[in-house]
Amino acid sequence: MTENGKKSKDERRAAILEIARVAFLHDGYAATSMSQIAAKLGGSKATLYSYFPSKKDLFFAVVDAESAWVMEYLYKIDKTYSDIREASAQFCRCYITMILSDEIIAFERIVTAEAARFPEIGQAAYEFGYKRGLDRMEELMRQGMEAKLLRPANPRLAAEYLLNLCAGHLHQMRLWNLIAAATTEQIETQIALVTAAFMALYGNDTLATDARRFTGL
Amino acid sequence: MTENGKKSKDERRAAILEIARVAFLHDGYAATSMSQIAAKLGGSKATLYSYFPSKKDLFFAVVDAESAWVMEYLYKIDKTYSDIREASAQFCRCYITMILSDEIIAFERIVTAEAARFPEIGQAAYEFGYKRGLDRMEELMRQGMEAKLLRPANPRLAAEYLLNLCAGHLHQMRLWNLIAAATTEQIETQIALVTAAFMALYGNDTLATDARRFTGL
DNA sequence: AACGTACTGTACCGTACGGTTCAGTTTATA
DNA sequence: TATAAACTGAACCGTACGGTACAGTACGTT
Repeated sequence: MTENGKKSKDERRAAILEIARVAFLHDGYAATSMSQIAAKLGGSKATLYSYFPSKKDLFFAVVDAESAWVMEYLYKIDKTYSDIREASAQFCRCYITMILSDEIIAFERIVTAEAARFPEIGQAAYEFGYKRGLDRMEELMRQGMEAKLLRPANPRLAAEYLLNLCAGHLHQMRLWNLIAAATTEQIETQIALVTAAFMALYGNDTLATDARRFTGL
Repeated sequence: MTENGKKSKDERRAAILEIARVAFLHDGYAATSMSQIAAKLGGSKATLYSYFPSKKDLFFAVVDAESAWVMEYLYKIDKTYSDIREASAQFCRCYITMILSDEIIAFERIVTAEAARFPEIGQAAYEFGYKRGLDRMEELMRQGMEAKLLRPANPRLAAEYLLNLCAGHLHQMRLWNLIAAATTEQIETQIALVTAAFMALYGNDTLATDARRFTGL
């Protein structure tokens, strides 16, 4: 097998995964057919089945690949801020924008939907996605605490808390399709609220007192 | 049509709804078939279609009925507590137990799953379920603020905040099927954390200071 | 030129789907 | 007992499913 041949095969596999990803995320597992995927691929079902032995396997491959993507960018945040309030706001802006994006919302929907039938799906999405984000946040929390920007506390819980706050009412509205997309204004309001709440709980004493006085809350 | 006849018809409708509810919540919309439902009903598909003109209509009827149930019990909480901390803990215990129950988890999964295809589903679940719970909480918050048990603030935001905190990490694990059911211990820990965080943000100054010292956070 | 591999289109398997039709049966009132 | 309504079982429609089989083709390697 030549280098070209191998590359072509990998590319084909990637093409199948991409087509399958779009199809599954759009229609859900049960309502997506292998025939549709083969048709969109431009190839035959035989080819499709030579890459993935079953519909379930293809679906799992899609979820695994997608899980690896999610939270990836969180590892690109490594600046050390002196202004912890600004750092939190920056982080929240990234995270909230992400979890409100069409892609992540669609992914979240299908994982939630199929977790009951396919426990491996929830497992993969959690371990390679959510948990890795949590790990990263925990590290950032620890740094903030060591730098006395945050009060000493359990960094893991602080991380859970912040991520939890970010996925608030706005996220619920988006997930249940009550709004098509969040406006910049809505997101900024959300950031302000989350940051204030977070500072009130985990900021050092000066910051916490200020946060409690924040009129927005 | 006699009274008996009418009653029997309503009962039949209710029986169909119950069977359909179990089926849809267990298998999802696409993977549930009308033939299965008719078979479980013990009747024929013709009868089934005489009650509900289409699969979609039956599904919507199920979701509407279920949405009305959710949060219903929140309106049974009307005791006025002098100890706001205990009141919060009591409330959180009810709410967290509810959102971790098999029934609500299954309902949440299917609403999340189908919200993209059927916007009416998300709409109904939000307006007749979630929003009503939020309304009720807002009222309780207002009462607490008027009684000076909570510091003066936006009661709607406080309600959103508390409900949001309750649906934390434990809920996510359950939703994605990483744990089969939450232990009493896990729930109590969650309650303690949520209550402490809530008090730190919305308790009057004495309570807030105490809450920040809570070692669990 | 011969070979192996990847691929193609198409037909096919058995099964099931949502939804309809219909002749016939049960049931409760009047 | 007559009547009307509700119900039943089963066949049926066209379509689609996941998955397989197969004969033929394109193409890089030897």
